[in-house]
Amino acid sequence: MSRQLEDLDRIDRQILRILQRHGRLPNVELARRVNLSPTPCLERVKRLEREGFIRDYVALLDPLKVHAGLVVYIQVTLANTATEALEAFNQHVAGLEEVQECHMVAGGFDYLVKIRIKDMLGYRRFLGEKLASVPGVRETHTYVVMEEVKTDTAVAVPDPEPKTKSARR
Amino acid sequence: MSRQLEDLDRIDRQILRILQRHGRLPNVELARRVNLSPTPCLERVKRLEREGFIRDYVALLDPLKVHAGLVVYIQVTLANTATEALEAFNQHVAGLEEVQECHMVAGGFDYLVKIRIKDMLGYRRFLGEKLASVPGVRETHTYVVMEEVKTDTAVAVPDPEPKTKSARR
DNA sequence: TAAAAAACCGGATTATGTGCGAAAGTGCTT
DNA sequence: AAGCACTTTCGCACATAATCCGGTTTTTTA
Repeated sequence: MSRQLEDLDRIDRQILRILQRHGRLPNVELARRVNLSPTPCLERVKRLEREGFIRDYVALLDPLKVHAGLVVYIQVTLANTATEALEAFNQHVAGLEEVQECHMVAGGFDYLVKIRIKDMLGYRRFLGEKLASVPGVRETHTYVVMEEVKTDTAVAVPDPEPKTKSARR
Repeated sequence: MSRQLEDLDRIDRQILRILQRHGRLPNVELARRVNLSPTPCLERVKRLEREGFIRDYVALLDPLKVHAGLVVYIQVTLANTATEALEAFNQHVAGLEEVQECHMVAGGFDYLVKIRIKDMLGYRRFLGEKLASVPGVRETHTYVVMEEVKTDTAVAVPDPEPKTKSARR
């Protein structure tokens, strides 16, 4: 029904790679870059969207210009790790607008939370007013980011298998 | 010359908030949502781009469908933290396609690196073939993500100050 | 309060997205 | 290797959206 990554040919993957970088590229220009006419190119894009390879399109803002230049990672350990406790934590954290990412991790602590705020004052406020009120938090460890070396929303799209003369199906 | 966040009125901020979620929303529709006609709305968008509030537009892919479903965080400690060593590390890491984020942090270690790969095998290969060859790495700590609770590219855009009758300039 | 500047709107023009039938290419069967 | 079915592509026609322009309204400033 829905294709796997293996089913995508070279052009489909090219399209994904390009749109990951230039989400608003006009279809005519995209078509030119992948050596297709606009019609089949658009058809491919629509299909990739329909099949879920492309989730959505977003504008990326400059964090500094919207007062979110400071990145802080917080390791969080919960008081108990029963399913309901985890679920409750998930719910709460997902609702905090400062939180950009939240992952449940295996290892020495339970969660790794990434937040963006304006400055240290903003962080203190977040920690005191928002995170403290989240139920079940036993311990937190703060890591302040001094420099963002790399930030990339794009993921690597591997090249198609050379030609196994196919076998799937 | 270029505006600050404080100079943006309610409509500009609305536009930013909307485009962060729907980067490909047609201008006519965007205009309708912010109660403007298409012309001034487009003018505002263009201006926000020109002034750098909007950095670019991208398509977000489904990591699972492109064989990048596994997220791993790696804490990295360097052998020495001289400026050139840091710079060398930055350069190398930025070139690795599996690396989605890399931050220099203050605290117990030096870097926090986020990577996306297909599975554990992919991670082992990355660690052995890619990261190992990066110069100056003394120690690494791996944290495997079991569940992505929240992932958000949007940042919070604060509401404008009620009305200080202005004073800037 | 008046002048100047900025923002807005409507309509015209241009460019882009989209639908359709025909043509070309591909792979499989016999 | 020829033929058939299927997929993909193309080019043209149409619909929709982006862009430009002139004039009007609103806001800012002196």
